[in-house]
Amino acid sequence: MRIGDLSAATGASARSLRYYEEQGLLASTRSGGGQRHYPSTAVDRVSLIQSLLSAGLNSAAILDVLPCISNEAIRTPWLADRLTSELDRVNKQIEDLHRTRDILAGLVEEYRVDQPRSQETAS
Amino acid sequence: MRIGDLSAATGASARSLRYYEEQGLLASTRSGGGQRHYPSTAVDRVSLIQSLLSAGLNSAAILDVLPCISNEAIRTPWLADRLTSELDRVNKQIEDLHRTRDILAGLVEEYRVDQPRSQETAS
DNA sequence: CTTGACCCTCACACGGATGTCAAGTTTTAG
DNA sequence: CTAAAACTTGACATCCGTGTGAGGGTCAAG
Repeated sequence: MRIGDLSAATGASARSLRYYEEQGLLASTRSGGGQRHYPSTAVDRVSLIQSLLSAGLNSAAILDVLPCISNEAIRTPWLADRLTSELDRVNKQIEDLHRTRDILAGLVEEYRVDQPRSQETAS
Repeated sequence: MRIGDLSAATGASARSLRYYEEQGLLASTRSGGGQRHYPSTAVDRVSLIQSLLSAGLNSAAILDVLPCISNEAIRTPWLADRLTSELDRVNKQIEDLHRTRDILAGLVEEYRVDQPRSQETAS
C-alpha cells in the first residue's frame, strides 16, 4: 500500500507517517520512482506508535522500546528497566487521570442536581 | 502568601503561577509595590489547575470550567455540556491509556520470562 | 541606609508532533 | 500521450506551557 492508503487506514496524516519514518519508527520500501510502499502489517505498527505517542512517550522513547517487539535479540536488561519505567509513568498518569475524572464527574453530578436535564452520558 | 510561598506549596514554578493569572485562572491581590499576594485557598486552586492541565485541558478550557466551582450563578446548560464533553474526553483518554499500559506490561512480562532477574517493580 | 533575598515585567527560546506551502516527480486513468 | 491525482523533499509555521535572562523594583533585617 502507498502512503495515502496507510494514512486512510490509520487516521495518521501522510506528514506524520513520513515523520515516523524519519524517526526510525516505521520502515518502507520505495518504488522505482521513490514512492513509499508499506506492507499491510504497517497498519498495526502505526496504531502501536499512535498509542505510545498518546501515552506520552516521545519518538525517541518509542524507538528505544519498539524494536523489542520485532527483534528478540536486542532485549538487554537496560531495555527491561526502560520498559518498566515507562510503564510506571503510564500507571501514574492513569492514576492522575482518574483523580481528574472524579473532579469533573463530581462537577457534572453537582450540576445535574441543580438543573435536572439528564443526558445519560454514562461512563 | 507571596508567589515564592505558593510556588513552594504547590510545586508550580513562579513563571507558571504568573501564567495562570495571565490566563485568568488564578487571582491575586497586589501589595503597594506591586507584588502578588495570595490567600491560602490558592494552594487548592493551583492543584486543581494542575490536575486539569495534566488531564489535557488547555487553559482556555479550564477557564470555561473553573468558574462553576467558585460561582454558582454562571452555571448555564452550555457549561454542563462542556463539562460532560471534557469528562468524556478524559474517560476515553483513560481507556486508551489502559490499553497502552497493557501493551507495555505485556512487554515487561514477556521480557521477565526470558531473563529472570526479578526487580519486583510491582504495579 | 544598606544589603540580600525576593519579586516585577518584558521578551525570547524550546520541545515535538503536526500543519502547510512550494516546486517538482511519479503514477494512473482516459 | 496527456491530464489529474498522488507522491516527493524541504522548509517554515503553529500550539502552549514552561524555562530563562535582562534590567530594575520591593521588602525585611541589621
